[in-house]
Amino acid sequence: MPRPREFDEECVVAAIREVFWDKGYAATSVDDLMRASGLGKGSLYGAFGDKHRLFLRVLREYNDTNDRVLRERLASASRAVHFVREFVHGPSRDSTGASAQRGCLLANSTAELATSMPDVAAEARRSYDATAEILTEAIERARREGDVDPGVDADQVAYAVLAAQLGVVALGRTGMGVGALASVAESALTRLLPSPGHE
Amino acid sequence: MPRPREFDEECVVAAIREVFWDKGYAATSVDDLMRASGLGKGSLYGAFGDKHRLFLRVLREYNDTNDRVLRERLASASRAVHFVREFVHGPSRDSTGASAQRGCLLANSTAELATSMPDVAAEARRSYDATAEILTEAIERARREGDVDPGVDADQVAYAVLAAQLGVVALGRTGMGVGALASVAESALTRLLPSPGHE
DNA sequence: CGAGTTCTGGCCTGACTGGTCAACAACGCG
DNA sequence: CGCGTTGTTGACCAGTCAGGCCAGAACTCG
Repeated sequence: MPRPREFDEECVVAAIREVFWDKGYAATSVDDLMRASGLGKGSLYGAFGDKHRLFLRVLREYNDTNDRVLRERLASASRAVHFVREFVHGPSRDSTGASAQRGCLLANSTAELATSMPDVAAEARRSYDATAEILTEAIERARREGDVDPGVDADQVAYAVLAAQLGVVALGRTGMGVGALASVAESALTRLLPSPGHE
Repeated sequence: MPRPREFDEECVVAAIREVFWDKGYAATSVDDLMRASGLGKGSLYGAFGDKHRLFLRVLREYNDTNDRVLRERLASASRAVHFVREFVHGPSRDSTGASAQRGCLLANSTAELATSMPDVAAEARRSYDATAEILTEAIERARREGDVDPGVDADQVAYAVLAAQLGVVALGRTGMGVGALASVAESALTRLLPSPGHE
C-alpha cells in the first residue's frame, strides 16, 4: 500500500561508509552524504535518523562484516597460523600503499570520537573483543597443529597480536611504505608466535 | 617601539593543545580556541596564522616535548629495560583510566587527519621514527646490561615495541580498564623482549 | 478511480563556520 | 609630546552546518 523505496538500504550504507572512512565523522557534512548516496535529505533522515545514528549504523555494519570475514577466513585456512599471520600483515598487503594509508574505519573512528561519543567507544570495544576471541581460537588451533609453541597462553597472546596489528595500522596511516610496514608486522609476529622448535 | 604582547605564546599553545586533544581537529571551532586561550580572534590569527597552522604548531610542540622527555627518561634510567617497559605500559599508568581513554594527541590526530592533511602524516612519521630510534638505543643498552637476550635485533624489535604501544593506546581509547590494558602491555613485552636466560 | 500510506526532494531556518578588516590602544624612540 | 609600529578588539562577511518541514509524487489496496 505504501510508496516503495527507490533505493537499496545496503547500497546507501556502503556508499556512505566510504565517505565517513575517507573524511572522518566531523569533516563529513550531511550534504556529502546526500551526494554520495543520491538521496534527498528527507529520505536520509526518514530512513536512518540523524547523522550520529547513521554513522553508528555504518560502523556496526562495518564491524560485523569484518568479524564475519575473519571467521570465514579462519574456518577455511589450511593452517591457523597462516590466518594469524595474514591478520597482522593485512595492512601491508597493498601494492600502492593507498589502503594502508587509509587505515581502518574502526580504528580511525575510535581515535576521533571515543571521548565524545561513548557509544562509539563501546562499539569499538565490542568489536575488538570479538576479534581477540577469534584470534584466541586461531592461536589454540595453531598450537594443536604444531605451528606455535605449546607453552604460549593463547588468550594472552591474542590481545598482544591484536595490539600489534593496531600498531601496524596506525603506522600505515603515516604513509610508511608497505615494505617497512610488512617488516614491522613480521618482526612482531615472529616474537609473539614462537615456533615450537625454538625452546 | 611596538605594543607588547599581552599573552605568553607557550601558555596559549598549551591551552589550545588541550582543546584539540579533547575534541579533535574538525570538532574544535575557532571559538573554542578563543575561549580556551582568552585571546581575540585577531590576536590568534595574527600570532599563529589560520587554524591549520595553529594545529600543526601545537602538534609539533607536543611531539618535540615527548621526544625530549623520552630521551631524558632513558638517560636517567638505572636500567634501559625499565625505560622500555615503562614506555609500553605508559597508557595503562592511570588510576582512573581517564588519560588512557583520552589517548595520545599524535595518535588521535593521525587517525583523524592523515588522509586529508599530508603534513600531519609527515609530522607523525617523523615523530614515530624519532621514537623508534630512541627505542633502538634503549634496547641496545638493555642488551649490553644483560637484561635482554643478545640475539635480538634492536632495530627490528624497536618498531615492534612501538607498534605494540600504539596498539595499547588504541585499545585504551575504547575504555578498556587499566588492568586489562596493563596485562596486554605485559603480554607483548615479555615476548618482544625475551630475557637472556630463556634460550 | 479514490483513499490511505509512505517516500522524496527541496526549501527554510537560525545557528555557527573560518577568516578578514578597520578602528582603536599601548608602547619605545626621537 | 607626537609618531611609527605592533597588538587587540569586535564587528562583519559569505558560506556552511544539521536538522525540520511540507507539498506533492508514487504506489497498493479496496
